[in-house]
Amino acid sequence: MRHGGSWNDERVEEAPRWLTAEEQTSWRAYLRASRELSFALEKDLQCHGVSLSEYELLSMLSEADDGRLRMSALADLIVQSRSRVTHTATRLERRGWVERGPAPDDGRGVVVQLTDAGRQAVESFAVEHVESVRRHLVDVLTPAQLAALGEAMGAVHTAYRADPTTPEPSECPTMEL
Amino acid sequence: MRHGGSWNDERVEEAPRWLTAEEQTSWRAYLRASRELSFALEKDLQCHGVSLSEYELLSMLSEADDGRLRMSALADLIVQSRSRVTHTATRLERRGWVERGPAPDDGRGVVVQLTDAGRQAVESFAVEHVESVRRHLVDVLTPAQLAALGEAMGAVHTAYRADPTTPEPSECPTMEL
DNA sequence: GACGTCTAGTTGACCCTTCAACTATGCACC
DNA sequence: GGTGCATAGTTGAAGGGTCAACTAGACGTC
Repeated sequence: MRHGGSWNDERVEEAPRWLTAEEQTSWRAYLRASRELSFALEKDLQCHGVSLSEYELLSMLSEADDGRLRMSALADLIVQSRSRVTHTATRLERRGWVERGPAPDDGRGVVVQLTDAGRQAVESFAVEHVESVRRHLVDVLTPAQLAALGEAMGAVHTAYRADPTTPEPSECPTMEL
Repeated sequence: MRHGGSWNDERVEEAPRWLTAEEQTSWRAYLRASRELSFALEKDLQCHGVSLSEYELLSMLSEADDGRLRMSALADLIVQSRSRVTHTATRLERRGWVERGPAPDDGRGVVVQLTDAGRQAVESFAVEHVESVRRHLVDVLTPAQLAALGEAMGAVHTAYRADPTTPEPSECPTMEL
């Protein structure tokens, strides 16, 4: 592993493929701006006392049939761990914005239901949040740029779905001190 | 920009501008994939016992002259709050990967210095991390897509710099329980 | 040279996320 | 119909991030 000695290819161990200058530039630009973006959106939302992940949960519910969704469906939609959704839902439940009930078809399942107060809340956030998304993302790009961004991220998503995470179970090889 | 003022130049209360279907699609694609991406990168790094933000800090230091940077420069480079950088640096210092010292030119300042062990550590992470970035982002896009992504995010960054965060101090207007 | 203000960085408390158990139900298979 | 395993969701502790308060040095001004 330590490519000291004769770091020759006994078999595997290809030469590390660094990023080209262009790749590096794009990657860094992504890294920087994505941080800034989530920072900005979070901050704008904060006025209303909700985090982005709370907003997303409520938002998904508000778009769902009858304002209800299974926990796991919610987790998939907003790309968060089950556990995190549980905690978030608990917080929102305490505020009276959602309620939990058993899933009719599956004894293990839990359905989250948006309450009237919850719907009212999301709707009151939505306008300003969309404004925020426009200000920080949509309106600063040309339609073509935005479309290209969406397309690229779509490809990232597709790749991720195909292979969510690659380190083999027995992996995590070299680990010093 | 104010959209050419095509429809409504009234000073007050414009109609809420929702996202168009295309805008919505792109925005959602971004939101989803950016979560997945940071998730995947974080997970791959986790093998080595560092988080992405720790890695970035070390990485910036390793690229800097003499492996040293001011705290504030570091914070700007990796787009994190001062406080967060302090905490992260403290953690890395405990592991012996960085050291803190006073800034020569400014009595208030602190410079973070990458130690030998620290440099060795980053270098050992780097190969696999780049691999990870390739697998989840760079290699799943065409060069043109990656360039477009970088360009779009560059524009997001520029806009953010111009106006980091917009809620006026007296803002956060309507706030119901 | 003392005052007010601004910038750099740290600290600690609180909150959110993560992670590793854990419960409970569904499902296959013999 | 019991055994084994997979899935759904929860829990609590541990760790990282945020926020507001704080220390301390710089800088301008009178």
